[in-house]
Amino acid sequence: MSLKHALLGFLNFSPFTGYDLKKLFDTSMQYFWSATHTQIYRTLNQMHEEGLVRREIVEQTDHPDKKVYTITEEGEQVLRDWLKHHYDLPPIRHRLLVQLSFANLLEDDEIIALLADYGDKLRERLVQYHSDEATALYERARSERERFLWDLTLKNGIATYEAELNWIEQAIEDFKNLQEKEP
Amino acid sequence: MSLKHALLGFLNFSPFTGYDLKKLFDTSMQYFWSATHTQIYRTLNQMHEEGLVRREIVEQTDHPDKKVYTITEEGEQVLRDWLKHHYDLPPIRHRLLVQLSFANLLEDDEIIALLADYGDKLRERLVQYHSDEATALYERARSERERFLWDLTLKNGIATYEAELNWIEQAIEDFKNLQEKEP
DNA sequence: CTGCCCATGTAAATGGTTACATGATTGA
DNA sequence: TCAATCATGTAACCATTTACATGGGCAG
Repeated sequence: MSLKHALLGFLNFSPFTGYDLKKLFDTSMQYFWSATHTQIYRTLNQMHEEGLVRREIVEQTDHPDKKVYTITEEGEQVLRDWLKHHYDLPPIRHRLLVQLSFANLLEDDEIIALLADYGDKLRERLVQYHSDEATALYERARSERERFLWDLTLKNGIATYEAELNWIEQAIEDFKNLQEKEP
Repeated sequence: MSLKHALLGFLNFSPFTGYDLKKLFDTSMQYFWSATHTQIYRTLNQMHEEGLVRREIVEQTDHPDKKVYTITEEGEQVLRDWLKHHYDLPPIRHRLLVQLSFANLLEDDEIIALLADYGDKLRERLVQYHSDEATALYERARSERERFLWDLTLKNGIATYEAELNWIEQAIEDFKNLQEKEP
Protein backbone atom coordinates (compact mmCIF):
# COMPACT_ATOMS: atom_id res chain seq x y z
CA MET A 1 0.00 0.00 0.00
CA SER A 2 1.32 3.43 -0.90
CA LEU A 3 -1.18 5.42 1.14
CA LYS A 4 0.62 4.54 4.35
CA HIS A 5 3.91 5.64 2.89
CA ALA A 6 2.54 8.82 1.41
CA LEU A 7 1.20 9.71 4.87
CA LEU A 8 4.62 8.96 6.38
CA GLY A 9 6.14 11.16 3.70
CA PHE A 10 4.04 14.14 4.76
CA LEU A 11 4.54 13.46 8.46
CA ASN A 12 8.27 13.42 7.87
CA PHE A 13 7.97 17.14 7.09
CA SER A 14 6.07 18.03 10.21
CA PRO A 15 3.30 16.67 12.46
CA PHE A 16 -0.22 16.83 11.08
CA THR A 17 -3.79 15.83 11.87
CA GLY A 18 -5.83 13.53 9.63
CA TYR A 19 -7.71 16.57 8.48
CA ASP A 20 -4.50 18.36 7.48
CA LEU A 21 -3.34 15.28 5.61
CA LYS A 22 -6.58 15.07 3.67
CA LYS A 23 -6.02 18.63 2.49
CA LEU A 24 -2.44 17.91 1.56
CA PHE A 25 -3.63 14.99 -0.56
CA ASP A 26 -6.23 17.17 -2.24
CA THR A 27 -3.71 19.81 -3.17
CA SER A 28 -0.20 18.56 -3.71
CA MET A 29 -0.97 14.93 -4.43
CA GLN A 30 -4.34 15.06 -6.15
CA TYR A 31 -3.02 14.34 -9.63
CA PHE A 32 -1.26 11.06 -9.00
CA TRP A 33 -2.71 9.67 -5.77
CA SER A 34 -6.05 10.31 -4.15
CA ALA A 35 -7.51 9.35 -0.80
CA THR A 36 -10.76 9.94 1.03
CA HIS A 37 -10.84 11.11 4.62
CA THR A 38 -12.31 7.73 5.61
CA GLN A 39 -9.27 5.99 4.24
CA ILE A 40 -6.85 8.41 5.86
CA TYR A 41 -8.33 8.13 9.36
CA ARG A 42 -8.46 4.36 9.11
CA THR A 43 -4.87 4.13 7.93
CA LEU A 44 -3.60 6.50 10.60
CA ASN A 45 -5.12 4.24 13.26
CA GLN A 46 -3.37 1.23 11.74
CA MET A 47 -0.10 3.10 11.58
CA HIS A 48 -0.49 4.03 15.21
CA GLU A 49 -0.98 0.40 16.17
CA GLU A 50 2.10 -0.52 14.14
CA GLY A 51 4.13 2.10 15.95
CA LEU A 52 4.92 4.14 12.85
CA VAL A 53 3.41 7.31 14.33
CA ARG A 54 2.86 8.87 17.74
CA ARG A 55 -0.52 10.45 18.54
CA GLU A 56 -1.15 13.50 20.66
CA ILE A 57 -4.64 14.71 21.46
CA VAL A 58 -4.88 18.48 21.47
CA GLU A 59 -7.91 19.94 23.19
CA GLN A 60 -9.46 23.00 21.64
CA THR A 61 -12.14 25.26 22.99
CA ASP A 62 -13.53 26.70 19.79
CA HIS A 63 -13.20 23.56 17.62
CA PRO A 64 -13.41 19.80 18.17
CA ASP A 65 -10.35 18.19 19.75
CA LYS A 66 -7.76 17.09 17.27
CA LYS A 67 -5.26 14.27 17.05
CA VAL A 68 -1.85 15.34 15.94
CA TYR A 69 0.33 12.60 14.46
CA THR A 70 4.11 12.61 14.58
CA ILE A 71 6.34 10.16 12.76
CA THR A 72 8.42 7.79 14.92
CA GLU A 73 11.94 6.59 14.18
CA GLU A 74 10.48 3.28 13.08
CA GLY A 75 8.16 5.15 10.75
CA GLU A 76 11.07 7.05 9.27
CA GLN A 77 12.90 3.80 8.63
CA VAL A 78 9.85 2.27 6.95
CA LEU A 79 9.51 5.37 4.78
CA ARG A 80 13.17 5.32 3.74
CA ASP A 81 13.01 1.64 2.82
CA TRP A 82 9.83 2.12 0.83
CA LEU A 83 11.27 5.04 -1.12
CA LYS A 84 14.03 2.81 -2.45
CA HIS A 85 11.70 0.08 -3.62
CA HIS A 86 11.56 -0.55 -7.37
CA TYR A 87 7.97 -1.09 -8.44
CA ASP A 88 6.56 -2.53 -11.63
CA LEU A 89 4.81 -0.20 -14.03
CA PRO A 90 1.45 0.84 -12.63
CA PRO A 91 -1.41 -1.32 -13.91
CA ILE A 92 -3.55 0.44 -16.47
CA ARG A 93 -7.33 0.51 -16.19
CA HIS A 94 -8.45 2.51 -19.14
CA ARG A 95 -12.20 2.29 -19.70
CA LEU A 96 -12.11 4.19 -22.97
CA LEU A 97 -9.79 1.57 -24.46
CA VAL A 98 -12.17 -1.20 -23.39
CA GLN A 99 -14.97 0.73 -25.04
CA LEU A 100 -12.96 1.15 -28.24
CA SER A 101 -12.28 -2.59 -28.35
CA PHE A 102 -15.99 -3.18 -28.78
CA ALA A 103 -16.95 0.12 -30.41
CA ASN A 104 -17.51 -1.52 -33.77
CA LEU A 105 -21.07 -1.92 -32.46
CA LEU A 106 -21.53 1.86 -32.40
CA GLU A 107 -22.47 4.30 -35.13
CA ASP A 108 -19.77 6.53 -36.60
CA ASP A 109 -21.02 9.65 -34.85
CA GLU A 110 -21.16 7.85 -31.52
CA ILE A 111 -17.52 6.84 -31.86
CA ILE A 112 -16.53 10.38 -32.76
CA ALA A 113 -18.49 11.73 -29.79
CA LEU A 114 -16.68 9.31 -27.48
CA LEU A 115 -13.28 10.39 -28.76
CA ALA A 116 -14.06 14.10 -28.93
CA ASP A 117 -15.40 14.17 -25.40
CA TYR A 118 -12.30 12.45 -24.10
CA GLY A 119 -10.18 15.00 -25.95
CA ASP A 120 -12.07 17.84 -24.26
CA LYS A 121 -11.42 16.32 -20.87
CA LEU A 122 -7.73 15.97 -21.63
CA ARG A 123 -7.53 19.64 -22.60
CA GLU A 124 -9.25 20.66 -19.37
CA ARG A 125 -6.84 18.58 -17.36
CA LEU A 126 -3.87 20.11 -19.12
CA VAL A 127 -5.13 23.57 -18.25
CA GLN A 128 -5.15 22.53 -14.59
CA TYR A 129 -1.60 21.26 -14.84
CA HIS A 130 -0.44 24.56 -16.28
CA SER A 131 -2.39 26.68 -13.80
CA ASP A 132 -0.84 28.86 -11.10
CA GLU A 133 -2.36 26.61 -8.48
CA ALA A 134 -0.30 23.69 -9.71
CA THR A 135 2.99 25.54 -9.96
CA ALA A 136 2.40 27.39 -6.67
CA LEU A 137 2.82 24.09 -4.88
CA TYR A 138 6.52 23.83 -5.25
CA GLU A 139 7.23 27.26 -3.88
CA ARG A 140 7.36 25.52 -0.53
CA ALA A 141 10.29 23.39 -1.64
CA ARG A 142 13.25 23.67 0.72
CA SER A 143 15.98 23.28 -1.86
CA GLU A 144 16.55 23.33 -5.57
CA ARG A 145 16.89 19.56 -5.42
CA GLU A 146 13.44 19.16 -3.86
CA ARG A 147 11.91 21.63 -6.24
CA PHE A 148 13.39 19.67 -9.11
CA LEU A 149 11.77 16.46 -7.86
CA TRP A 150 8.37 18.06 -7.39
CA ASP A 151 8.60 19.54 -10.83
CA LEU A 152 9.22 16.07 -12.24
CA THR A 153 5.89 14.84 -10.93
CA LEU A 154 4.04 17.65 -12.69
CA LYS A 155 5.98 17.15 -15.89
CA ASN A 156 5.09 13.49 -15.94
CA GLY A 157 1.41 14.35 -15.98
CA ILE A 158 1.84 16.95 -18.68
CA ALA A 159 3.89 14.60 -20.86
CA THR A 160 1.44 11.73 -20.67
CA TYR A 161 -1.68 13.83 -21.13
CA GLU A 162 -0.16 15.65 -24.09
CA ALA A 163 0.71 12.31 -25.64
CA GLU A 164 -2.84 11.10 -25.18
CA LEU A 165 -4.19 14.30 -26.67
CA ASN A 166 -2.02 13.91 -29.77
CA TRP A 167 -3.16 10.32 -30.00
CA ILE A 168 -6.81 11.23 -29.83
CA GLU A 169 -6.57 14.10 -32.31
CA GLN A 170 -4.86 11.79 -34.77
CA ALA A 171 -7.48 9.13 -34.07
CA ILE A 172 -10.36 11.45 -34.92
CA GLU A 173 -8.69 12.60 -38.10
CA ASP A 174 -7.87 9.06 -39.20
CA PHE A 175 -11.37 7.90 -38.43
CA LYS A 176 -12.88 10.64 -40.56
CA ASN A 177 -10.61 9.66 -43.43
CA LEU A 178 -11.71 6.06 -43.05
CA GLN A 179 -15.34 7.19 -43.25
CA GLU A 180 -14.76 8.99 -46.55
CA LYS A 181 -12.99 5.99 -47.99
CA GLU A 182 -15.83 3.57 -47.16
CA PRO A 183 -19.17 5.36 -47.15
CA MET B 1 -17.89 -1.62 -13.27
CA SER B 2 -16.24 -2.22 -16.63
CA LEU B 3 -15.45 -5.89 -16.09
CA LYS B 4 -19.08 -6.82 -16.63
CA HIS B 5 -19.19 -4.87 -19.83
CA ALA B 6 -15.90 -6.19 -21.12
CA LEU B 7 -17.25 -9.70 -20.59
CA LEU B 8 -20.41 -8.77 -22.46
CA GLY B 9 -18.24 -7.39 -25.24
CA PHE B 10 -16.48 -10.70 -25.71
CA LEU B 11 -19.69 -12.70 -25.40
CA ASN B 12 -21.19 -10.53 -28.11
CA PHE B 13 -18.69 -12.14 -30.50
CA SER B 14 -19.50 -15.69 -29.56
CA PRO B 15 -20.33 -17.84 -26.52
CA PHE B 16 -17.46 -18.59 -24.14
CA THR B 17 -16.68 -20.25 -20.83
CA GLY B 18 -15.17 -18.38 -17.87
CA TYR B 19 -11.91 -20.08 -18.64
CA ASP B 20 -11.97 -18.86 -22.24
CA LEU B 21 -12.73 -15.36 -21.08
CA LYS B 22 -9.81 -15.37 -18.69
CA LYS B 23 -7.53 -16.23 -21.60
CA LEU B 24 -9.04 -13.51 -23.76
CA PHE B 25 -8.37 -11.02 -21.01
CA ASP B 26 -4.78 -12.19 -20.68
CA THR B 27 -4.12 -11.81 -24.38
CA SER B 28 -6.16 -9.14 -26.09
CA MET B 29 -7.01 -7.03 -23.08
CA GLN B 30 -4.00 -7.47 -20.83
CA TYR B 31 -2.55 -4.02 -21.48
CA PHE B 32 -5.47 -1.87 -20.48
CA TRP B 33 -7.70 -4.01 -18.29
CA SER B 34 -6.85 -7.04 -16.18
CA ALA B 35 -8.97 -9.54 -14.30
CA THR B 36 -8.31 -12.66 -12.26
CA HIS B 37 -10.25 -15.87 -12.81
CA THR B 38 -11.82 -15.42 -9.38
CA GLN B 39 -13.27 -12.12 -10.46
CA ILE B 40 -14.47 -13.43 -13.80
CA TYR B 41 -16.32 -16.43 -12.37
CA ARG B 42 -17.99 -14.32 -9.72
CA THR B 43 -19.03 -11.66 -12.19
CA LEU B 44 -20.44 -14.24 -14.62
CA ASN B 45 -22.63 -15.58 -11.81
CA GLN B 46 -23.92 -12.09 -11.10
CA MET B 47 -24.55 -11.46 -14.75
CA HIS B 48 -26.48 -14.70 -14.92
CA GLU B 49 -28.66 -13.63 -12.01
CA GLU B 50 -29.25 -10.29 -13.73
CA GLY B 51 -30.33 -12.02 -16.91
CA LEU B 52 -27.52 -10.58 -19.04
CA VAL B 53 -26.27 -14.03 -20.06
CA ARG B 54 -27.64 -17.52 -20.56
CA ARG B 55 -25.73 -20.49 -19.14
CA GLU B 56 -25.42 -23.93 -20.67
CA ILE B 57 -23.62 -26.76 -18.90
CA VAL B 58 -21.65 -28.92 -21.32
CA GLU B 59 -20.64 -32.32 -20.01
CA GLN B 60 -17.25 -33.60 -21.06
CA THR B 61 -15.74 -37.02 -20.56
CA ASP B 62 -12.04 -36.19 -20.68
CA HIS B 63 -12.24 -32.82 -18.92
CA PRO B 64 -14.34 -31.30 -16.17
CA ASP B 65 -17.78 -30.09 -17.22
CA LYS B 66 -17.87 -26.57 -18.50
CA LYS B 67 -20.36 -23.72 -18.40
CA VAL B 68 -20.81 -21.94 -21.67
CA TYR B 69 -22.21 -18.41 -21.46
CA THR B 70 -24.23 -16.73 -24.20
CA ILE B 71 -25.24 -13.07 -24.23
CA THR B 72 -28.99 -12.35 -23.99
CA GLU B 73 -30.84 -9.55 -25.73
CA GLU B 74 -30.94 -7.69 -22.46
CA GLY B 75 -27.18 -8.15 -22.19
CA GLU B 76 -26.70 -6.75 -25.66
CA GLN B 77 -28.75 -3.70 -24.78
CA VAL B 78 -26.74 -3.12 -21.60
CA LEU B 79 -23.52 -3.42 -23.61
CA ARG B 80 -24.68 -0.96 -26.25
CA ASP B 81 -25.72 1.60 -23.64
CA TRP B 82 -22.45 1.24 -21.78
CA LEU B 83 -20.39 1.72 -24.94
CA LYS B 84 -21.93 5.16 -25.43
CA HIS B 85 -21.21 6.35 -21.92
CA HIS B 86 -18.76 9.26 -21.56
CA TYR B 87 -16.42 8.62 -18.66
CA ASP B 88 -14.10 10.95 -16.81
CA LEU B 89 -10.38 10.55 -17.27
CA PRO B 90 -9.17 7.44 -15.49
CA PRO B 91 -7.80 8.16 -12.00
CA ILE B 92 -4.03 7.98 -11.82
CA ARG B 93 -2.27 5.97 -9.14
CA HIS B 94 1.37 6.37 -9.89
CA ARG B 95 3.58 5.06 -7.08
CA LEU B 96 6.79 6.34 -8.63
CA LEU B 97 5.47 9.89 -8.52
CA VAL B 98 4.59 9.50 -4.86
CA GLN B 99 8.11 8.26 -4.28
CA LEU B 100 9.59 11.21 -6.17
CA SER B 101 7.57 13.63 -4.04
CA PHE B 102 9.51 12.46 -1.01
CA ALA B 103 12.71 11.36 -2.72
CA ASN B 104 14.65 14.30 -1.34
CA LEU B 105 15.35 11.91 1.56
CA LEU B 106 17.30 9.61 -0.76
CA GLU B 107 20.90 9.75 -1.93
CA ASP B 108 21.63 10.87 -5.48
CA ASP B 109 22.48 7.37 -6.68
CA GLU B 110 19.30 5.96 -5.17
CA ILE B 111 17.21 8.49 -7.06
CA ILE B 112 19.01 7.68 -10.29
CA ALA B 113 18.51 3.95 -9.69
CA LEU B 114 14.79 4.52 -9.17
CA LEU B 115 14.48 6.47 -12.42
CA ALA B 116 16.75 4.21 -14.46
CA ASP B 117 14.92 1.08 -13.38
CA TYR B 118 11.60 2.60 -14.32
CA GLY B 119 13.04 3.52 -17.71
CA ASP B 120 14.16 -0.09 -18.25
CA LYS B 121 10.68 -1.31 -17.49
CA LEU B 122 9.16 1.17 -19.92
CA ARG B 123 11.50 -0.05 -22.66
CA GLU B 124 10.56 -3.67 -21.98
CA ARG B 125 6.91 -2.79 -22.15
CA LEU B 126 7.36 -0.97 -25.43
CA VAL B 127 9.06 -4.04 -26.90
CA GLN B 128 5.96 -6.04 -25.97
CA TYR B 129 3.72 -3.49 -27.62
CA HIS B 130 5.74 -3.72 -30.82
CA SER B 131 5.96 -7.51 -30.76
CA ASP B 132 4.29 -9.85 -33.24
CA GLU B 133 2.13 -11.19 -30.45
CA ALA B 134 0.58 -7.79 -29.98
CA THR B 135 -0.07 -7.05 -33.63
CA ALA B 136 -1.21 -10.62 -34.31
CA LEU B 137 -4.27 -9.88 -32.24
CA TYR B 138 -6.01 -7.73 -34.74
CA GLU B 139 -5.70 -10.22 -37.54
CA ARG B 140 -8.99 -11.55 -36.27
CA ALA B 141 -10.71 -8.26 -36.96
CA ARG B 142 -13.80 -8.64 -39.17
CA SER B 143 -13.53 -5.35 -40.97
CA GLU B 144 -11.14 -2.52 -41.60
CA ARG B 145 -13.22 -0.45 -39.21
CA GLU B 146 -12.78 -2.94 -36.39
CA ARG B 147 -9.11 -3.33 -37.12
CA PHE B 148 -8.75 0.43 -36.99
CA LEU B 149 -10.36 0.53 -33.55
CA TRP B 150 -8.18 -2.25 -32.17
CA ASP B 151 -5.13 -0.54 -33.56
CA LEU B 152 -6.12 2.60 -31.66
CA THR B 153 -5.95 0.79 -28.34
CA LEU B 154 -2.40 -0.38 -29.05
CA LYS B 155 -1.34 3.04 -30.26
CA ASN B 156 -2.61 4.63 -27.08
CA GLY B 157 -0.28 2.46 -25.02
CA ILE B 158 2.67 3.14 -27.28
CA ALA B 159 2.06 6.89 -27.23
CA THR B 160 1.80 7.15 -23.46
CA TYR B 161 4.74 4.86 -22.71
CA GLU B 162 6.94 6.65 -25.21
CA ALA B 163 6.01 9.95 -23.60
CA GLU B 164 6.92 8.58 -20.19
CA LEU B 165 10.20 7.25 -21.52
CA ASN B 166 11.12 10.64 -22.95
CA TRP B 167 10.16 12.19 -19.66
CA ILE B 168 12.36 9.83 -17.66
CA GLU B 169 15.36 10.13 -19.96
CA GLN B 170 15.16 13.90 -19.70
CA ALA B 171 14.74 13.60 -15.96
CA ILE B 172 17.91 11.54 -15.54
CA GLU B 173 19.88 13.95 -17.69
CA ASP B 174 18.59 17.00 -15.86
CA PHE B 175 19.27 15.42 -12.50
CA LYS B 176 22.88 14.71 -13.44
CA ASN B 177 23.32 18.31 -14.54
CA LEU B 178 21.91 19.46 -11.22
CA GLN B 179 24.45 17.25 -9.42
CA GLU B 180 27.36 18.84 -11.25
CA LYS B 181 26.08 22.29 -10.48
CA GLU B 182 25.81 21.65 -6.74
CA PRO B 183 28.38 19.09 -5.60
C1' DC C 1 6.63 -38.90 -12.60
C1' DT C 2 6.60 -34.14 -12.99
C1' DG C 3 4.47 -30.36 -14.48
C1' DC C 4 1.27 -28.06 -17.39
C1' DC C 5 -3.44 -27.65 -19.36
C1' DC C 6 -8.31 -27.90 -18.64
C1' DA C 7 -12.10 -25.93 -15.63
C1' DT C 8 -14.12 -24.46 -11.70
C1' DG C 9 -14.62 -22.66 -7.42
C1' DT C 10 -14.28 -20.78 -1.98
C1' DA C 11 -12.24 -17.90 1.73
C1' DA C 12 -9.94 -14.24 3.46
C1' DA C 13 -7.69 -10.08 3.28
C1' DT C 14 -6.86 -5.58 1.47
C1' DG C 15 -8.15 -1.29 -0.74
C1' DG C 16 -11.36 2.07 -1.95
C1' DT C 17 -15.97 4.55 -2.26
C1' DT C 18 -20.43 6.27 -0.50
C1' DA C 19 -23.55 7.32 2.86
C1' DC C 20 -24.60 8.56 7.47
C1' DA C 21 -23.47 11.20 11.68
C1' DT C 22 -22.14 15.06 14.96
C1' DG C 23 -21.49 19.85 16.33
C1' DA C 24 -19.30 24.34 17.01
C1' DT C 25 -17.47 28.69 14.51
C1' DT C 26 -17.16 32.07 10.98
C1' DG C 27 -18.14 34.83 7.00
C1' DA C 28 -21.48 36.35 3.23
C1' DT D 1 -29.78 32.14 7.96
C1' DC D 2 -27.18 29.59 4.92
C1' DA D 3 -23.09 27.53 3.62
C1' DA D 4 -18.45 26.58 4.51
C1' DT D 5 -14.61 25.29 7.57
C1' DC D 6 -12.81 22.62 11.35
C1' DA D 7 -12.41 17.72 12.94
C1' DT D 8 -13.57 13.23 13.60
C1' DG D 9 -15.56 9.00 12.95
C1' DT D 10 -18.77 4.39 11.73
C1' DA D 11 -21.15 1.15 8.58
C1' DA D 12 -21.90 -0.85 4.48
C1' DC D 13 -20.63 -1.91 0.23
C1' DC D 14 -17.88 -2.83 -3.96
C1' DA D 15 -13.52 -4.25 -6.25
C1' DT D 16 -9.33 -6.67 -6.33
C1' DT D 17 -5.70 -9.82 -4.97
C1' DT D 18 -3.83 -13.99 -2.94
C1' DA D 19 -4.08 -18.33 -1.19
C1' DC D 20 -6.22 -22.70 -0.90
C1' DA D 21 -8.61 -26.52 -3.21
C1' DT D 22 -9.92 -30.32 -6.56
C1' DG D 23 -9.02 -33.67 -10.17
C1' DG D 24 -8.41 -35.82 -14.69
C1' DG D 25 -5.56 -35.82 -19.19
C1' DC D 26 -1.38 -35.41 -21.73
C1' DA D 27 3.44 -34.58 -23.07
C1' DG D 28 8.34 -34.70 -22.09
